[in-house]
Amino acid sequence: MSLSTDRDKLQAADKPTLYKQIRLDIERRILTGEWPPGHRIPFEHQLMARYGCSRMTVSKALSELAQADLIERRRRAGTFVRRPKFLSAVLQIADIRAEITALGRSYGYQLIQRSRRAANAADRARLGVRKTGKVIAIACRHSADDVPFAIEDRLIDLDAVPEAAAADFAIEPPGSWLLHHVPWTEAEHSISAIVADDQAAAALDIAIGAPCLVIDRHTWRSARTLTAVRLLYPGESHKLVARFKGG
Amino acid sequence: MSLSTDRDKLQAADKPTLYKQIRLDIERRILTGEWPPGHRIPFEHQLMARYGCSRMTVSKALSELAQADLIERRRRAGTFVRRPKFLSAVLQIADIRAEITALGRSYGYQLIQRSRRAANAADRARLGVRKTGKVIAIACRHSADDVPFAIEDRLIDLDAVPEAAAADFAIEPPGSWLLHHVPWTEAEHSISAIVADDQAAAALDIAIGAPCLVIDRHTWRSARTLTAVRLLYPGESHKLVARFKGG
DNA sequence: CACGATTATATGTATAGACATATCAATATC
DNA sequence: GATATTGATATGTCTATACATATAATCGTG
Repeated sequence: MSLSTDRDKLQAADKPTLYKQIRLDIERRILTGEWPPGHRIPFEHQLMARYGCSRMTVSKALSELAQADLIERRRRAGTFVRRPKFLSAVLQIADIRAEITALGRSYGYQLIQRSRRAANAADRARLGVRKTGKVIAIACRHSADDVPFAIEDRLIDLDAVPEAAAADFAIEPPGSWLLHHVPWTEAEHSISAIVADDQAAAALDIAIGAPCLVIDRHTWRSARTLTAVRLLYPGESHKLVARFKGG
Repeated sequence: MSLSTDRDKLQAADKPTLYKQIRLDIERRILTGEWPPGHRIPFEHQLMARYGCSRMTVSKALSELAQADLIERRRRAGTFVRRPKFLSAVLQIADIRAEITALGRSYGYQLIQRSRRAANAADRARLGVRKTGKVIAIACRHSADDVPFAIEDRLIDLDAVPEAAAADFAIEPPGSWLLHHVPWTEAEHSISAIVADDQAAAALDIAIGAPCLVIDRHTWRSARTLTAVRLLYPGESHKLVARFKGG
């Protein structure tokens, strides 16, 4: 007989490769706040036992997380969840609630507007689809420590994500809901700058004409658009920071 | 007797680990344009022979480059240098000339101002150094297809990079010169948004008060600051685009 | 107690070999 | 000629093992 490990569970679910499963498993724990910044991740030999694999395999998973700056590995001490620097050390984080939680700040959410409609021309252009279908349009606001952090303007393609029709976005932000309920295969971020119009200024509590950082994120599942979202951040108070190792 | 490989040369120079040497070697070839987008990188077994190491080692180097989106690996076909999408698929690219060239557009450069001076308080704060030393301050403009693309405001620490004193930045942009002449170990990018003042507006040919995307890049060689640069892009016409694979 | 030397330990790099998998290309079949 | 079938090949993952290296913790000594 063999000892039961988490490997069986993971393998059963789907079957990307094992090291990716391990990476995603740890990533999930970090992004949900289950393992907060500073938390020590189990030692490699413990992960070997847990997932029933060799040390090289867990090491590969940890190396990728370290390259993405989510964790920090220190010889003899162990591996720790890294405290993100400013807004986000990793652009990959698709969930603002996770970002703010990971920063150790209190998260606040307000749904501003939600509507369901047949896609108009603008919607279709934004989603990159041709035929008319149903969409959900959402406007909401995220705050950190009760200060406006970002406003979100999102479209969800209901034909691609029908289960979104039943979701209640009054309490759970759509980004978090999607991350937990809808698998995606590809995402694209486009970063630009605009100046705040009256609406954005009011929602973010900044002056009209003040600069804003914009992230447009488009998400697909195998060539099929799932959702398109525009995030507006006050441009001077928040920064996207990334650090690289070079030679 | 044993066959001579590049491994000897690499090991002799300095001694980071072998896989990092391989990664940097390939990275350098890509960033300098020696291996342009689309170029096929030698097969893993060829790299094994060239560097005199096992396949796992070259694979580790290639994996990191793939994670950084610099290359693309395709089964049976091989490994290829990736073509950056818009402005930059990889924030790591520290050379605007290479960016514009890779986009297939004609590159233009104008030196606006160059001065050499003892570092004042503002310079020291920007470079993060304490004692007063000599610096070079450069203002210049990059254009693509004869349209202003970005303006650059750079400080170089002459104590850390003495050879910059002799460099002529009238023709070659400082970013390219540094990339080819000065090795670095760490860099940090900070992305934010501001509105154009009169000077920036004039240089970029946009309206005063128009939004601009800002990249502040700080570069070190083993804890020693080399250069600090601020790049200003017209915020609405240009975008930073990054693409991710998910699960 | 202070401080330097020693040891244990967790990560870091590297190896050789094995099998899996995607896909390009040549071949056989309808 | 169009379409399956097959085979070759380069990458993708994983193993078991070995030794290197940084450093936290302990031990000894003055």
